[in-house]
Amino acid sequence: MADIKPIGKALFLREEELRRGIELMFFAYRDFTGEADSILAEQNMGRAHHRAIYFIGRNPGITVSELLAILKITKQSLSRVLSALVETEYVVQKTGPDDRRQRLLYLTDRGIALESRLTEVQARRFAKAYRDAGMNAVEGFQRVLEGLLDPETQRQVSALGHARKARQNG
Amino acid sequence: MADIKPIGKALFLREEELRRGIELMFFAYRDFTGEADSILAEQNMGRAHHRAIYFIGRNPGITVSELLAILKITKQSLSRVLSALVETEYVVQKTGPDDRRQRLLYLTDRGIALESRLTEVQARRFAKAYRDAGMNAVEGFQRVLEGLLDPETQRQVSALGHARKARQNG
DNA sequence: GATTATTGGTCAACATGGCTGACATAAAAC
DNA sequence: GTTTTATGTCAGCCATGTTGACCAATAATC
Repeated sequence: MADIKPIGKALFLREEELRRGIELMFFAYRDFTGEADSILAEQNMGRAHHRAIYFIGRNPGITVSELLAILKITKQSLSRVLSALVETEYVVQKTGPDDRRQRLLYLTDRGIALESRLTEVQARRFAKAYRDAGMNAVEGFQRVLEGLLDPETQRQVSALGHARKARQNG
Repeated sequence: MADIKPIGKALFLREEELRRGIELMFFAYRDFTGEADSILAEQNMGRAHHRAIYFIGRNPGITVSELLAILKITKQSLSRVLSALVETEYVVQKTGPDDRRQRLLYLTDRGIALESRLTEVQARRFAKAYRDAGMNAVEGFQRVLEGLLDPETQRQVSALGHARKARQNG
């Protein structure tokens, strides 16, 4: 910031470019979530249910506290959503074998089906965007998004990736 | 979709990559909005106020219906936010000179100050992400985000850009 | 000039999904 | 045996989205 000389046009272009990023982020996120929201509304669910379903599907057997760490919401908020998902049989809870206080979370078949449906519409959108932009652009896209993350989130995200790789290989 | 043969690993990698996009989008948007949310909370405002302030600042003299078209929320929702912003003197409304039904929206000095502060924290985050990723990545980032937009939004976004360019030149 | 359409607002009611605070229980850890 | 941890639950609050009904001022049209 301090090292860029505000020589008229140069600074202007920079701010324009940054604002373009801010705006695209808003519009893209809204449209990106819109389709899934519609499907969820049919089942009387919202985005919060989606997030729980998504990350449980992605990390079968995840504990409540691990899920809380990913979502960064209060346990009361999560509990409300989780209770509903168990009630409607999208999710089951199993007592942890090592630590019996834990509730390990799994999707039911019903849950898996919904997760697939939701992920598919979002993946389709991404597939289209990736195809249009080209694989070169995709790498840039991911790099910028990673750069937008809080350092803590950045660590989490890469940790999640590693955990999954380990699960595949082990 | 149909033209890609699911030869084991290839399909797996593709789905992994798409899921990575989905997840990064969630985390990045959350962290991206987090800082501004904190500032807004100090002033007893929320994200909805921010969006109104942002787009009014970006398009001084915008009408209510134009703003509605950008935000895609109901006029009742916007009206609530707008009333609060006028009440707290972040925004002023002027009767349209051509069509007297219109209320043209402008930021007050107070509003401009808040907008700057909010945009600055977000711009700073983007500046860091852009710097880390490199200017090549930035172009890819923008291209992918554009590809994620609904076609209608895509038209809107480019129309907004054009309108601003015209305002500068004319 | 009368009718219709547009712009904007208002009131009421409701849902979702965040939040805080207080409290409870089971089990693990020390 | 005490303390800490993992989880859940109840109650209430707030922000922000939604519908639906209705109204006023003004512009546009027949």
